[in-house]
Amino acid sequence: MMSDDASALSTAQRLRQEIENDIASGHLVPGERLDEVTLANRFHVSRTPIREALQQLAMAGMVEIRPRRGAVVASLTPERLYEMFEVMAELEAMCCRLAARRLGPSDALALERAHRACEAVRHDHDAYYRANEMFHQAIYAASGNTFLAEQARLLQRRLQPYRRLQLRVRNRVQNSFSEHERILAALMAGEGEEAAGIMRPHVQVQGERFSDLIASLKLLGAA
Amino acid sequence: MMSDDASALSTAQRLRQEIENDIASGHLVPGERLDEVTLANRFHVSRTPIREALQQLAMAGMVEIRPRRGAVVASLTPERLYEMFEVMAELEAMCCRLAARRLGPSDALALERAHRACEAVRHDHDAYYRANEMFHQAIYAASGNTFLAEQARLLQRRLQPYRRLQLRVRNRVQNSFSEHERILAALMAGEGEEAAGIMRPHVQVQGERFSDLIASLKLLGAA
DNA sequence: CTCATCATTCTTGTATACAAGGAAACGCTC
DNA sequence: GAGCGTTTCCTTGTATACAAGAATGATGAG
Repeated sequence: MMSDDASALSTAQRLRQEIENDIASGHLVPGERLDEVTLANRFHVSRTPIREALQQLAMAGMVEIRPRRGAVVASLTPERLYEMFEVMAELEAMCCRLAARRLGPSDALALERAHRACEAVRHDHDAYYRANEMFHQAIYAASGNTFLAEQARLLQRRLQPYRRLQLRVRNRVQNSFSEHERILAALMAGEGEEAAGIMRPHVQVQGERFSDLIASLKLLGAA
Repeated sequence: MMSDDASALSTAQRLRQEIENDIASGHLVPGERLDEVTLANRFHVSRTPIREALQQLAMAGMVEIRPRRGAVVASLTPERLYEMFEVMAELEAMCCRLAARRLGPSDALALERAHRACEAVRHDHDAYYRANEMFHQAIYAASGNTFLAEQARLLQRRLQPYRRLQLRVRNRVQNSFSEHERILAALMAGEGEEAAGIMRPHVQVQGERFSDLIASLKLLGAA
């Protein structure tokens, strides 16, 4: 019944990860109801650990628990989404600044490898999305601040369903890739402010990109 | 719109807040064991909602749950503490930048009031600590980014037990207050970068202040 | 035909019972 | 007397039973 790798994870934590994956991947859409009994049956456990997992997800901001009325996948208003991207942009810019100062040989290697992986799949949206995620994570790690890296990773995950939609826009992948290139060059040169300055608008959703995002949001809401 | 209204709180959430307060206030010290039965008795509930509250606290990073071995108040290593202060400094700097751009009349009023409240109690460490907290929160709110404000508030709370110790250092309150003054002036003048530049070292724990913090940490650990 | 009110049903919230993994204490051997 | 294995007890993890608040559907009045 237990998977083998349950090394240091409680059941509730495993369940949280599973449900979290379903939310991040878009299998569970914002606003969708999370019935305790249904989930319990699906994972072959009782409601107790399911409830514990839901409480965790509520703290992570991925679900909303309305007392006595059940849990739903959290849905973000356009305003809040904008705010979250604004913070994400700043966190990633901070990663750049720190990474430029603290970059070690292994970090540099990992960055280059991640970048080349992006290049290899730049004609496949979905594959690029995953490679892109890895590239950004390589920068988080290179910051040398594990707490910052964790926070960035958390927010990245929370924005995943929305960020994914963004890359669908025409030419976005191409632009994304060339921005990566400039960021990478700046990091290698130790130009932290330069890298941060490119990263900020790379992440932040502004102007027409914001309109595009809202448009896809409405599509999502209609489903 | 989504303010933490007490009317819509589940029991588990209320319990989380109570325990959280005990941790933030130092009533529960890092490393201390959190026995489910003891807590259940204390709050006159069963273990079920207590466990849910503990899961929430684990996600918030305030307690650590070791499977089958119970929950303890999370204790931070000096390295991690340094990292968290580094991120906190950047979040608050970001608040400054945004606040300077977006400052409304009511925000300005709240800021000045909070600053005067600090002045009034600057000879009482504990009172100053609370007033100081309010001043910083006024800046978070003035950023106009509610998500950022929430994140900053969260991290502030998490660092509270350690931040509190810091003000004990000789002259720190006096320095803190004059830094506030300069930050306030910069914000009022719309000089976001200026305000951010003062805020960063105001928050970050570096050099001898870091050593001081580690020293108090050891004292805490000895207790 | 529409709306309001009440009964029914379904879901959540909480307590409790039981199972099972650690911790600790005891005794045993060397 | 010290170290190790065993046994006991204590704590956590999970399921289930029951209570109580929403949602839903039915029934009747306007």
